[in-house]
Amino acid sequence: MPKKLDTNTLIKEIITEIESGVLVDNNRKLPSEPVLMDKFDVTRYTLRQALKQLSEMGYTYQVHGVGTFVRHQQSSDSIALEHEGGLSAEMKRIGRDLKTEKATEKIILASEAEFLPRAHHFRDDEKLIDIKRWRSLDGKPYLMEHSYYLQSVIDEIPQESLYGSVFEYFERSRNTQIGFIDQTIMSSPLPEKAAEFMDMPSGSPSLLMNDESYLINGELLAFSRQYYNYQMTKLFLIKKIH
Amino acid sequence: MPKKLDTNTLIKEIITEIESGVLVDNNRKLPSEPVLMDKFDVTRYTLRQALKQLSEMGYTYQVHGVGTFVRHQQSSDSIALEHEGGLSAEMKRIGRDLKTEKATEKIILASEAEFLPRAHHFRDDEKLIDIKRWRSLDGKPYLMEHSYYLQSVIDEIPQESLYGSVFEYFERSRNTQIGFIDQTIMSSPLPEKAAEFMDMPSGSPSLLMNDESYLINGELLAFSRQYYNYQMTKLFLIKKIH
DNA sequence: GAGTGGTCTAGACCACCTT
DNA sequence: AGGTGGTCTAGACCACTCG
Repeated sequence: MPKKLDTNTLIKEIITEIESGVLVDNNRKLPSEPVLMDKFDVTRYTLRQALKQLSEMGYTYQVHGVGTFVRHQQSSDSIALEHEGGLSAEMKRIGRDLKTEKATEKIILASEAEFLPRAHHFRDDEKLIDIKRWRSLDGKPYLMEHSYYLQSVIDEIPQESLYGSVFEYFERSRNTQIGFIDQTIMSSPLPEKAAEFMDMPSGSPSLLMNDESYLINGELLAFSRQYYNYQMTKLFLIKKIH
Repeated sequence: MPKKLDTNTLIKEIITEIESGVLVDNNRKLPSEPVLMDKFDVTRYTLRQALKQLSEMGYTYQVHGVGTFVRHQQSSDSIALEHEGGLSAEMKRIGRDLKTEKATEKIILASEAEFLPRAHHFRDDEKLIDIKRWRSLDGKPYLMEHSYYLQSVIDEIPQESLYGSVFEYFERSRNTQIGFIDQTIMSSPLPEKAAEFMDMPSGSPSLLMNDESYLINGELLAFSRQYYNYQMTKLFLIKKIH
């Protein structure tokens, strides 16, 4: 007897069946919920959890009294703001190659940081791991990042992780996960050092993102500031109105 | 006998009680779910729907096996990307005054549009209402917007709505609502006309947002492009990792 | 009126954290 | 072991759309 599907498995199954074309009719309409419940042998709760997530991903939408429909596919030249995992993983998803060209690492006191998170009080002697990274996309200069990790939380960052994903290293080595990230998006003139790297005049536009990353237990892990090459960066978001 | 609370009412009640300080302890911890179920007389389903929405708003977070906690409040100088309603409403929420200084309206054919949505095929004779708006925030030049509304959907746009909210007019006059909006966020040099309005050198940075707005039945209503004054614009987003 | 999705109830079991 | 949140089942009633 096969095990019942959980929500995540169900989501994958639904996507697979949609993409193979067997689940949708000519109007991109999915079967009704009772039919899907029967087909996948799940209750309505599980089914609707899956459909809700699919619609938050922008993959489908539901119309009250009418049915569930598959949306036309979004272009793949933009980064989904709601993407799971790190930037590297998202870039891989849309078939692009993100590479760290150069990285520096040192330890400082919180009082010496160039910027701080919006709401967090550090002890006077709190130590931060100060990391700068210059990263390219498909060989072209893409972003300059300045981040601070709380040493009391992450302890240390191996050199090789600087050239891959620090979050991945952290989740693997400790037994925990990132829970949520506060992001602030702005535009700003490129500071000189970033302009040099991107081979643009200083003061050119850039997309500026500030991140504050928290663990699933609410603890602050890191905060950072990233300058993106404006010619190569599109962020994508689907806003659901409730 | 009072009626049972629905999810939206419950959310408001919880926020009210949190802000009056009676619901959280010194560690910003809420009572456990069974206690809350009892207190508000709802089932776990309704309670958890509310808590889920509160955590998506960045208001609380839940820790497995530990409890539910209230987050420190976000600064109010940024626009929440997930905000409900239009930009005017969001600006009002954070106590700022958005005003349309100038607006133009004309009707064109889809083939004459300066830009188009990513995935939509227009009939050759599809008519679009072409609207340009120059808007200020607290008296300072804030954004320049160029939008196209499908005439077959909205019919006409009264002059006074140009100086308020077109979406509000639409939802009020028809019996329907906006369902979701696809947004693409970029940075770009200011085009000359926008630079003039914002009193900046042409080529200055700007935050550029492209919107495609759909009704709850999936029908496209409008698409637009907005150049924001980069010195006055911060977009805020909470990314939940699942 | 029949069929669709939206919301809610009641109860069970599981996974995680703390002691 | 006991308490917390995470997931799932089963079933009911409501709101919306369309013929």
